Amino acid sequence: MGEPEKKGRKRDAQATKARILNAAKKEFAKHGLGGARVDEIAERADANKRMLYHYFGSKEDLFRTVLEEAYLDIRSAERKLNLESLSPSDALESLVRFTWKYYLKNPEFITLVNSENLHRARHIKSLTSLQDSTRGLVDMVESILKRGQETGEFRAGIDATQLNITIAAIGYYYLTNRFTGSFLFQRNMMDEQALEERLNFNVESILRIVQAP
Amino acid sequence: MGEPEKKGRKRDAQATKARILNAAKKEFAKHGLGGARVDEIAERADANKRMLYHYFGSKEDLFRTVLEEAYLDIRSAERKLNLESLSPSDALESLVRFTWKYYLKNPEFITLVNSENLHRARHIKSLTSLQDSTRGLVDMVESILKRGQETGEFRAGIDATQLNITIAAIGYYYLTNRFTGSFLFQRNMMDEQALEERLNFNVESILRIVQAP
DNA sequence: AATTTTATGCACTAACTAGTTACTTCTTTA
DNA sequence: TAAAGAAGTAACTAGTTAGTGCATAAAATT
Repeated sequence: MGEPEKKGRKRDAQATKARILNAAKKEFAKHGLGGARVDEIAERADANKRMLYHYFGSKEDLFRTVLEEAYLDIRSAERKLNLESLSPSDALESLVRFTWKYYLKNPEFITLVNSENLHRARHIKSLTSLQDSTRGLVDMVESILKRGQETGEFRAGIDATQLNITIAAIGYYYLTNRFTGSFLFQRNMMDEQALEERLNFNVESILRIVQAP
Repeated sequence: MGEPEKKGRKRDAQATKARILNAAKKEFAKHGLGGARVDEIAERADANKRMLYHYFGSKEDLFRTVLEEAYLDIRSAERKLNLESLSPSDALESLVRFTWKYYLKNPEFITLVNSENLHRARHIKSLTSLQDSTRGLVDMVESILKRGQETGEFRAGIDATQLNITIAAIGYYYLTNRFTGSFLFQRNMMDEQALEERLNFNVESILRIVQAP
C-alpha cells in the first residue's frame, strides 16, 4: 500500500523521467536498440508514451541517455575502488574482481555496449564526457603498472590500454556468451562454482601477464 | 557479360539457396536478428522473398541455418591448422593468431554470435553437431596442454575450456567493441599497427598464462 | 508427349511501430 | 485567486514488416 498508485500519484517530473530511463535500460538490454519497443518502455515505466517523447525526444535519444548513464556509472564505481592505496598486485587483483562482479550484477551494461557497437558507436559519439572518464581509468591502471615496475613486481613495457582491454575482455566475453557457451561446452557457465573458477582463472591470468620473470 | 543475368539465369536451387544464405549472413550480421529485414535479404540475394520462405521456412529458421554454417566453418578451419605437428608453445601461438585472423576476416561471425546470445542461444539449441565440433576444439587444446606439461614448457592444472575461452575473449572483445573502444580510448583500434600490437600482446599473454615458472 | 515435381514471381494482408495531435489536469506563482 | 506553464492521457497516422495465396514456368519423370 506504500507504493505510489498511478491515480493518486503526485506529479513528479524527475521521478517519471527516472522510471522511463530505468524501464528503457531494461528493454534496450533485453532486445537491443532495434528490438526494443517504445510502447513497452512506456508501459513498464508506468508512464505515457507521450511523456517519453517529451523528455527524451526520440527512441534513439533515449538510447543515448541510457548508454551515457551506464558508462558513467561503471566509471564512477571504479574510481571508488581507491586502488592507489593498495599494493600494485592487490590493486590489479581488485580491479579484475570488481570488473567481473560489476558485469555480473549489471548484465544490462554488456548488452547495451554490444548493441551500441552493432550501431558503430554512433550514439555515444557526441558524449565527450565518456572519453574523459575512460581516460581516468586508463590513467589509474597506468599508475598501478608504474608502481609495480618500481617495486619490481611487474615487468616493464606493458601498455595500460591493452591491459585494460584484456581485463574487461576475459570477464565480458565469458558473460556475454554464456548462453551459446553453456550449450556448446555442455557446462552451466553460470552456476556458482563455475563463476568462482572463472574469476580465479582471470585473476591468475592477469597477474601472470604482468609479473616480472 | 559473363555474369548470370536474372532473366537468362538457369534454374538452380542450390545456387539460389546459397545466394540467400550469403545475403542473410550479411544482413543478420549488420543489423542483428531483430533489425534484419527479410525483404532486404531477398533483394540482395537477387531472389524472391517467396523463395526464401520456400527454402528456409521462416526468418528465424534462416537465422539458425546461418549460425550453424558460421560455427561449422570456424571449427572446420581450426581443425585444418594441424596443431598436433607443432611444439606445444608454437601450437598455442598458432591458435591465438589463427583465431584473431579468423575474426578479423569474418567479422560477421562475431555479430552473429552476439545476436544469438541476445536471444539466449535459443536457435542453436537443436544443433547438437555444434556441440560435437566444439568438443573437438577443446580436446585439441587439452592435448596441447598435456604435451606442454610433459615437456616442462607449461605448468600443470590449466583447464582447457578456460584457456579456450580466454583465447577467444582477448580477440573477440577487442574486435566486437572496436567502435566504442576507438571512441572512448581515442585511438583507432583498427589501423594496421594497432592490430599488430594487439595480436602480439595477446600471443604474449596466452604464453605467459601457461608457461611453467 | 504427358504428367508430376520443383522453382519463381507478384500482389496482398494483418499486425505492428515510431512518432504526433489535440486535449485535460494539476501545480506554481504573480 | 487567476493565469501560465508543466505534467499527463487517449486516440490516431503513416509507414513497415513477416508471412501467404495463387498462378506460372521450367525441369524431371513417366
